[in-house]
Amino acid sequence: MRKRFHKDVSVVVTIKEVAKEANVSISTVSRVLNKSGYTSEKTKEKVLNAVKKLNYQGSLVAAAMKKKQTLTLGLIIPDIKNIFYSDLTRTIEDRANSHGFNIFLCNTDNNLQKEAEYIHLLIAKGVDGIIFSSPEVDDGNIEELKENYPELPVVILGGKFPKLILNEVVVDNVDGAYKAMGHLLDLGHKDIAFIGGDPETYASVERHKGYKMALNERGIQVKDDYVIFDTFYIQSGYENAKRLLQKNDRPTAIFAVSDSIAVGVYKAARELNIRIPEQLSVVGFDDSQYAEILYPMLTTIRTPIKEMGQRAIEIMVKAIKEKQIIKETVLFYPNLIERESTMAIEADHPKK
Amino acid sequence: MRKRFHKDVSVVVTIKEVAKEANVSISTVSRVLNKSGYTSEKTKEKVLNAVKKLNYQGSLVAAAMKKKQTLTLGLIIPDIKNIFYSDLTRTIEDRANSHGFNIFLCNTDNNLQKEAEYIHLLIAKGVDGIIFSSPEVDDGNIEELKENYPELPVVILGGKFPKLILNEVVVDNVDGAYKAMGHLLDLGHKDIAFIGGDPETYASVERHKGYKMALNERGIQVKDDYVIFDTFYIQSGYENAKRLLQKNDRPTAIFAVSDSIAVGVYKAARELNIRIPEQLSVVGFDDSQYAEILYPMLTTIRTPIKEMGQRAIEIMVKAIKEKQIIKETVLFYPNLIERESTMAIEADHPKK
DNA sequence: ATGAAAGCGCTAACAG
DNA sequence: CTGTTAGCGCTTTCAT
Repeated sequence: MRKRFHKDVSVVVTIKEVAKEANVSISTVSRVLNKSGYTSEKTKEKVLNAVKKLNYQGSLVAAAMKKKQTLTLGLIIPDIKNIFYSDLTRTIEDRANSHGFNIFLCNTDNNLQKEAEYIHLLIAKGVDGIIFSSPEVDDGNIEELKENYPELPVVILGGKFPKLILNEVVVDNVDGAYKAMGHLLDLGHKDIAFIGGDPETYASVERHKGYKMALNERGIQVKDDYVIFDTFYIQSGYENAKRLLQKNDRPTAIFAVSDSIAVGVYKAARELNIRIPEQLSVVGFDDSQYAEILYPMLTTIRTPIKEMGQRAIEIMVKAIKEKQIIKETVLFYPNLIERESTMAIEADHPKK
Repeated sequence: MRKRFHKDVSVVVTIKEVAKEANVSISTVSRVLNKSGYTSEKTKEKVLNAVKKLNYQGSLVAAAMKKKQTLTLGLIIPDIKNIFYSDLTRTIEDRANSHGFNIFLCNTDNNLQKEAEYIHLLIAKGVDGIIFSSPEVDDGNIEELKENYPELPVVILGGKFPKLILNEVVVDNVDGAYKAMGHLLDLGHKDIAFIGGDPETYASVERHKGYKMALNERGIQVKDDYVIFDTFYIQSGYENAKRLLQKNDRPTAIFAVSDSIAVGVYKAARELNIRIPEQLSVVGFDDSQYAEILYPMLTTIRTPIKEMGQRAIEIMVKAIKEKQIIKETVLFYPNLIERESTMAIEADHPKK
């Protein structure tokens, strides 16, 4: 004879006990709880009473196993501490939740190795879909993922994979940068530096494109030592701005590829006693919470994060529900939010 | 005869196929993959080869069902957009991940109804534990949770439930407030206002206690119209500071119960042309990213978030591994970070 | 309208 | 050292 298991003291009540309590079969319980199939009002009531009495809480993990649907989504971002991603994450979590999904949060620090590990884990845990925000250009992990799991719904926020069948929700970065530069150029600036973030990043490369485009259009030579790529951290903006602003031919304006970088620029300017906007104009990107906290308030390019996050979830949910893998791309346009950090160069530019 | 199911096109390979490919039983596969029990080097190799060949990815949901361990944790916070919680969440996610756990992120906006729903969902999804950050005082949901699932490991960050058997990682808020006030008092301030956040919140009530305590100790009458409770949002700090600063007997210093509130205070001061710190000293709480972004940089009370988050995970993991539910409370002490937003009142206080 | 039974993919006890 | 087998808690045919 088989040895008795040690009694499992788990207090958790299962569908079986509910069935017993209600004097029906477990399938009946399942039916009323899922509102599937027919059940008489009377049994329905019996079941519901038993559920209440036993304080029954169905196991979604068991259900997931049968239905192959965990009702959870993976969200892969570089870093939740970055205000841009926390804003985004909030919208995504909210919208997902309202559709009955939970979110596994994954921070990669733009580390491909880490990203790969998360992807495996998410797959193992059976997520119904994965949302990537700001992947690197030509992120091999995503390619591999799509190869191994072509059926898994994927949406990319802020990234383009023309060859892969997945959904993309993007903002026109070159247009945004172009607008930022247009504003500066219109104010009479000619010596405009560019401080980018991580160079393998869509945000960096595309905004750089817009930067060059605007300059070229006005026939202004782009100076190599005016363009810098580093990271999106405040510290990076600080260090690079400091270097830039200590040059003999320092720029009269800086286009920072993100608000966080702009924060660093402010810090550097303050340290060097360079007044913004009188002696230095600066434009950021994102229109994050930082923009209004900075003094003077930051002129920046607004990325419609909320709308983008919301759209991402809609697409994801549709893909999951309809079980069809297609490629959908939606493009958002950013726009300039003028605040106080820019100024016409003629007005008063002590440097000149 | 039973009708054949429609072929399940799921591309996912299961342990069965690996077993077939490797010519062993599924239990053998399970054994080598889990490194449990004995297996000869030879079969081990065969299995591993098959795994690689088929690109097998075990299902943790099936495993979870057997083992009653999902390797996931629920994290319930008010709002990830709040920089305090994104800092915290990052540490928690990192540490949890390094122990093999994933995090379900839940934003409640301090809404008890929402919190209750999340708790149910987390339970249904079989999380191995739940971490609550900054619950309300006497949060009934937590009480109920512990009643229904006494075996579920719970750790509370920044909250106290003396009657419940759960773990607490707290910071001594009254001490923090007391230090903030001590600093201001030492600088000669007597008219010090208090701007709190949500009144049902430990942070608010305990910091208020510290505020009163410091004042009493120096024999200073606490003025009712100098203490305000509202929310932790910037906007709330702004509105309340504005009102405060327009009074005839406006305070010479403000103790803001969080850095975000302090941000609002800066804004109000700027609008009213009140210079910080010359005409108004302000102290914040948290030492968040905001503190160094603000100009002048904010003097604030540092909460050791990283250490606290890390500790929370350690306790959680221990509780899960050892399967014993005990009450552990760890207390952290905050300390004052002096920066530029405070100043001795004698020096130059135009108001006086 | 309801119940019986067959799994979902895996782990672990047990018997070789 | 390895295979057989019995579930984990639920959903879903299919039969009644």
